[in-house]
Amino acid sequence: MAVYRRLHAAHGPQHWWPGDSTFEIMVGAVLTQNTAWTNVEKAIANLKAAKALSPAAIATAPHRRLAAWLKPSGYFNIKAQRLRALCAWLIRKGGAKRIARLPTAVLRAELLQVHGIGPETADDILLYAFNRPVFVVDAYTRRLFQRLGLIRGDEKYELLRQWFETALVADAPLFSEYHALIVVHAKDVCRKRPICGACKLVPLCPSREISKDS
DNA sequence: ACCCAGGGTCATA
DNA sequence: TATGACCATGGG
Repeated sequence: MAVYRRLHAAHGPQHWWPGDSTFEIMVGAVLTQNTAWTNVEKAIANLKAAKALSPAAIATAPHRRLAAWLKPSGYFNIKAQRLRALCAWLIRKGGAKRIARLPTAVLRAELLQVHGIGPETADDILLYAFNRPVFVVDAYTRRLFQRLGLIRGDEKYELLRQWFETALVADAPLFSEYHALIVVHAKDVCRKRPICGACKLVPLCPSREISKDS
């Protein structure tokens, strides 16, 4: 798609979501819900420092301690609960290695059953932890394509996801790159310039008038 | 002193 | 089905 080429040409390839493990990526996906990634990094660092970045450690840690580790990432009580649910599921299923053999549709359905994992978090995990060709639709994606006049913006998640997946070849590296580029574009351009000089795409600041550039 | 961040759940109508 | 409240820290 033309939008992808412009983003890629302007912002370059992204080595995104560099987790040391599949599990770390899954944890990051939950912790970053409505939260800046810099805060998530601090929480993950706390888990590592406590040697608690494992399903067993998180599943068995007292709530107070787990919440304390997660504190920098915000919503720490909620997220402690969500990580426990995620870990309980992982353990119940026999670990990430076994889960990785499931077909994408089955794995997605399973993830959505886990308390605290919604469509976007599930797709983050499918794409970045399990390398499945799933297109992640986040707030930035909606905003960008809405401002480009290509969608209304209030479509349901599943509709947009299939819209993107139909328009593109099912390729996990491509989807990883695309989603990363959209996020990088948002961070790069917002609050700096009224328009991205490199890719000529509209900025993604939450409250900015739609510029009629495209 | 605001506004915002790589959402999701739950209670209401 | 569709809104709204709520969760909570840290950076700009």
